[in-house]
Amino acid sequence: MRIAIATTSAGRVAFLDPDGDLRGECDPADAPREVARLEAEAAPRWVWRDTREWAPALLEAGVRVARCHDLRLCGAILASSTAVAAAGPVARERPAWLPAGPAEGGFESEAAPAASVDRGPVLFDLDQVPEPGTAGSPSVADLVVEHDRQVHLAESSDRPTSMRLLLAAESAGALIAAELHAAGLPWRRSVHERVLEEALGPRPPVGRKPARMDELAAQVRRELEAPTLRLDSQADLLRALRAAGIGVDSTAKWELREHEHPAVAPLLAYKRLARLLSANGWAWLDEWVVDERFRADYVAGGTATGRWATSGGGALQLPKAVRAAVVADPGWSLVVADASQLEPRVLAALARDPAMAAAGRGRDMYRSIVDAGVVATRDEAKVALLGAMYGATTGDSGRLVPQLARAYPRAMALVDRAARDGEAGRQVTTLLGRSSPLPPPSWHAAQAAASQPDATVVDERRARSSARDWGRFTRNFVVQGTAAEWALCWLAGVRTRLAGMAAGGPSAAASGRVFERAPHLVYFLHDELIVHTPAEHADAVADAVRAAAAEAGRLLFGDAPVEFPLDLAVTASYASAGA
DNA sequence: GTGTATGGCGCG
DNA sequence: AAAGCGCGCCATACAC
Repeated sequence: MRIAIATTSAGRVAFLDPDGDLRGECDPADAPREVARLEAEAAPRWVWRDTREWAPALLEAGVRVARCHDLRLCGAILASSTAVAAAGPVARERPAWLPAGPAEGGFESEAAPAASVDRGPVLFDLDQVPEPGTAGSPSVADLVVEHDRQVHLAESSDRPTSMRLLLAAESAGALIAAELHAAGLPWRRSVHERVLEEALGPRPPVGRKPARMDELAAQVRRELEAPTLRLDSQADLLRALRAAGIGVDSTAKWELREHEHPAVAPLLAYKRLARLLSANGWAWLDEWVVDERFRADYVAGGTATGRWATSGGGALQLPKAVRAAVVADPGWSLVVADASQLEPRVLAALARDPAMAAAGRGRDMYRSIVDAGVVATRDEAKVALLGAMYGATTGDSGRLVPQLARAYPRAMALVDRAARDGEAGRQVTTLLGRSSPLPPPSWHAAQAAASQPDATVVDERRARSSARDWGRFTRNFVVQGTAAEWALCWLAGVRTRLAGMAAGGPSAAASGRVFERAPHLVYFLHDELIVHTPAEHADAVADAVRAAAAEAGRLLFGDAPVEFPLDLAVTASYASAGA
């Protein structure tokens, strides 16, 4: 059962059920109440152009919906998926009113999907939420037609069950991204300020550097005998370092670390503090933390592989040092869980490599690889496995990969095949059916140039190098993308279980704060999530999180004998969540 | 002044 | 030790 929802040209909100009957029309201000009524009555899958058009207002009004189909995100997946290629280009053409997906490139586009030759006039900015009711907006009937088209594509694809799952998971992700923003990550301002003061000293007046940075800068200038040096200028700093006899080619910390000079330690300390100050200092706190909540702007489906991105606040790059500020409200707990060694386990399951799957059955896959006699140490196992997935050719990692290949030929064949496809300019596809973008026009131009009779050695080298680069991308794409699918299914499963759990009912909704009483998701980071819950429900939430992980494994891989164990902690603070 | 490229570094 | 994947953000440098 589906209900489509759109804004009419007259600025009203219209609802359409599957029989094509108008289920009603109302003022935008009444839409949340109407959605709540239909949700209770019919529990439909809501079909809308873009979750970002509807979810914020619904959540603001305390209304949550169980399911949706996001035409923008699903349309983007279907437009480029090789799994629906047989449907032909016409059926794959999206209507002009449907914005491109978040990871689809702009006009010059590395990501131009094969079938979308000309999408017509560009009505929407890529990052812009479409304005409801504007010229060119779809009618509610248009939405239904487009939904039928997308469903038809999914059903006629190579793997309808997988594609259905992917579209549902992607849409659930869009809802969850909106909910995470609405809920906010509990953030204790006082704790963050304490972290900053301990590291940097008291908050300086505007325009001044923190005391601790000034001290370190003075020390560096002394040691380098460069009394007027500005440490923030890479060029000046590099010159000063070289003048002092420190043979570095850049100011990067891994290069600096190799040198014994007395200026190095204070310089590295300075750089660490500078980073903390600029990325997560007082200014960040002022801008991003309001009422003890950090509200990030998540971008569901924001990367080519299907991982999320963020568009401000750096929610996916929170340094370990400031995570201490993520603290549950009084009487509440955080359930912090991450899927350990997710990508190697996904590779084992994806390749159906029996030997690697055996290693993936234990809690520590790297240890199992050592126990199987493939490499000598746990660290080698880790580096070798990452190297295989990333396409390492040199260094420790490149050296160890052949050993891994002998022990796990099927797994290695899978990623090698993906690399070869990419090098040849072909798309690769995840387990559920998300395909990699095609290489950009400049890439094809470089390949073409190298095959001309008058091609130079430089042409050939450049073509070869960009082919290899793209091959490493596609090699990793199948693993990272499938891992993202596992994580999305996990996340959606957690959400569904939480919705059915505790007292988030009418009283919370009526208060206008839908998350006031019930356990709810507050963070998601590729293979890790946090639920904020009344303490008395924490154990039940932990069970739900584990159950959802087991379910995600079954949904993707059926009975493939790989496990996806979680590191899980019930805690007051993110910082103390182990791992 | 505004816009873009790059180095550097945080996260997975 | 910093090779090999995916990101976002900041400061600096330089274009216009």
